[in-house]
Amino acid sequence: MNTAAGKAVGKRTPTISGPCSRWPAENRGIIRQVLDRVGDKWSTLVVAALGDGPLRYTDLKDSIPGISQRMLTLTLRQLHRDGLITRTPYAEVPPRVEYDLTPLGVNLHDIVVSLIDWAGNHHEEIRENRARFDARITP
Amino acid sequence: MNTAAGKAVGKRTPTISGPCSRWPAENRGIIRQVLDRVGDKWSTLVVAALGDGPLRYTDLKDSIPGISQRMLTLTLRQLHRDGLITRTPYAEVPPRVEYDLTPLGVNLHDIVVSLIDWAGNHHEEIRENRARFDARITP
DNA sequence: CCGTATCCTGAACGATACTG
DNA sequence: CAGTATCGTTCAGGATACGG
Repeated sequence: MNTAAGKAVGKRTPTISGPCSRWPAENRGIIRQVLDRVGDKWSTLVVAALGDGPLRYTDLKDSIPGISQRMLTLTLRQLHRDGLITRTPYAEVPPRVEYDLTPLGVNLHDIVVSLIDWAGNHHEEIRENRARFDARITP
Repeated sequence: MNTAAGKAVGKRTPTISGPCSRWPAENRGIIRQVLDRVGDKWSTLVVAALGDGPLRYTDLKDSIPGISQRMLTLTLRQLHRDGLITRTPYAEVPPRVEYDLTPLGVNLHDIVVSLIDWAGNHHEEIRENRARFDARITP
């Protein structure tokens, strides 16, 4: 793409929104913080896992292979703090705590899903690209 | 963790498996890798910055406040490797190198934009949630 | 102008052990 | 079951200096 003088560039979101320039400078700090949280690996996976409905701690842990107790707890607390998930403990024995997406969290979930779908749809292509790139670098 | 397999160019592979149930287990590993790249803070910002058209190294650096030369270079190489951006050097003096989104990158850009818009639209709400949460914890 | 090559630090993360 | 507390390690990433 981008032949010669950069004239024939493909269509580029003629839609409403440009990138960063769309938000005033004073907001960029917090927007970055939000992006950091959102872009966080475990947060993404937790939000994705909660897409099908509420889950309790252990189920969450099981449905996200590789996550440590520590990181799950931490991630859940952050998401809770940001108001993206709810945490409802039941006074039973044995204890039960359920986590669920808030409306705000559902909002984010949609985007996360599109991200995951994108990754799923293109991982093969990306894998090939990487292989090709590495082949050129290390022949 | 010992270097079990592969030569890990970027982040190390967490453990096994991955996110949602909608993709077969064997793909989850690479999907996580893709998500890691995509969810990466700097990658996001670079992709966002390239939304308006091709940019050269320095312009890129200027339009992403806070990024170090090192991270910009690294991020650009990863994105290039994944086939999300092109890198075209011009044999001039002084040197000029332009980076641009590939069609695949444009694809991702749309999602990134929705993420940024989401962050922009909800950062105020999130800020309030955080304040409320912290107030309850530390009264 | 466009990077690469080193060095160094903090904090992110996993592992482990312990409670209500 | 659903966490908390602590410790040790790794490594992402900034700072700096140099090279084509």
